[in-house]
Amino acid sequence: MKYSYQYPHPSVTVDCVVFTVQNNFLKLMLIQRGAEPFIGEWALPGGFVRIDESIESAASRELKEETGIENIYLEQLYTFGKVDRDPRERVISVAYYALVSSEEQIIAADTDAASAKWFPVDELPRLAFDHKYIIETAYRRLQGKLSYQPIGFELLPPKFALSQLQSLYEIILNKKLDKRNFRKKIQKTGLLADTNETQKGVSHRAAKLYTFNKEKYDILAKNGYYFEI
Amino acid sequence: MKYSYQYPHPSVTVDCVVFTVQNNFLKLMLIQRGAEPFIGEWALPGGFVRIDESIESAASRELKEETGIENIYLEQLYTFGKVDRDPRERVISVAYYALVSSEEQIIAADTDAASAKWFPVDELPRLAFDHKYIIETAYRRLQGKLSYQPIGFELLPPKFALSQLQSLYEIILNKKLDKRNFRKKIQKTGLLADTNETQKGVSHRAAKLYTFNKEKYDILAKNGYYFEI
DNA sequence: ATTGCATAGTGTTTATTTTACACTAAGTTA
DNA sequence: TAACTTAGTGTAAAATAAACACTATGCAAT
Repeated sequence: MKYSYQYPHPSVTVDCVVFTVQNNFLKLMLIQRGAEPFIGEWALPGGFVRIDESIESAASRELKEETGIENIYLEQLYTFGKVDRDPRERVISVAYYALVSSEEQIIAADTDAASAKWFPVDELPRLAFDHKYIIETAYRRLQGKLSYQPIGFELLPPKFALSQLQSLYEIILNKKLDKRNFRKKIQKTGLLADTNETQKGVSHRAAKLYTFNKEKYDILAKNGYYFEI
Repeated sequence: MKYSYQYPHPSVTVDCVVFTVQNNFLKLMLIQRGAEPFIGEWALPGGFVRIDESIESAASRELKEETGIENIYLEQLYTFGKVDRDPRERVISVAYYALVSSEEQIIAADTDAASAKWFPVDELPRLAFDHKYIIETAYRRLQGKLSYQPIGFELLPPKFALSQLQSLYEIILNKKLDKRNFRKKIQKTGLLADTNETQKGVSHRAAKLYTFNKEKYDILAKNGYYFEI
């Protein structure tokens, strides 16, 4: 007990809600707790913010330590601070959400497979702490954000077909979209760059592959541009 | 030094960015610091989160203590956690933003007038900590949110004229709007309820006064409705 | 009482955006 | 070569947004 203060201090943690799309399902990463409280139950990857690291660094670090995922789009979601959200002591948690592409998922396998797992968002197990509530908040935010910021690209491999992108939108927004209208709208943004490649190994007509023109988006975003689907 | 921990704990504070519209200016409330660090400099109202109160309660409490403002729309903005943002020790700050109507401003006068003051957003003094950055974040959020959520009503007295509402939008979004189109759009939402009153004490034709139908908005919002200007 | 002044209040036309909708093209497999 | 699967494409109708200017009302000054 080396650290003393005149007034009680809360602990500050981070929790990460990491989404991906796999086999036409929106999934998120959970880990099985190896310590009390809630030992054995599923929870969001996360942990304590160290005294000498920023909150965001803590989120990246914990995510990497617990799931092997790194170098991803990570955005602050909300800070949860109900007095009794942790049974041990006062804990304030800054939640982040993140998107990883189905390709990067494979990297995640280098962690202990027993303790980190992808769950479809509507087949979640019982969750520790208030993590169910945090996930609901993140899911709502993801749906909202998807419609006006091109974060959907983060969930796809660098080169993707338009049908993959559409399918991703349909999965997250949970509704069918019109193929022609979707394509028109996406093309009109000018954010897609044509690679001159096509899909490989598919048993039907191969689709053209595109990449997301992030440089162009950054320029547009700076001048108050809003992407809208 | 009665509170000891095995690991160092950060302090957690709240900071409030309180906006109002006064004389056709968007203003925000600052207080003059009476203690180190940054003594004498201007800063956002705020303070430490107590161990037995939620973050949001802390924000409300601090705001009331330091400015006299209470019972207002208060929304979490962002959590700022750079390691060196406070020269004394590690402090993580959860920022909130709030809107008060020009009527409620008068209540704020019951605080020490020397230490709490409204500043136009583009005539801010030098600010303590990273509060300039927090304010920029809040201002951007306010502009964004105003366009798709009817928070503008919070900045007006309960009964208001359409021209007041339009003026408020023009001030915050910093651009002129077309009177007829604005009125059409606002009316079409069905969120305005006609009081059968008119302005008093104006030296020209008196405008009809409206109230904001919050019940109706809440119902619409629940079903995924988005207000848009 | 009349005039001037300031703000309130009101519709229509045009341009733009969104929606609805169905067939042909290309590649793979049996 | 026929059958299957997904890729890729355009147009018309409807809805929404944008541009635009005058009359109405109430008060104040003379």
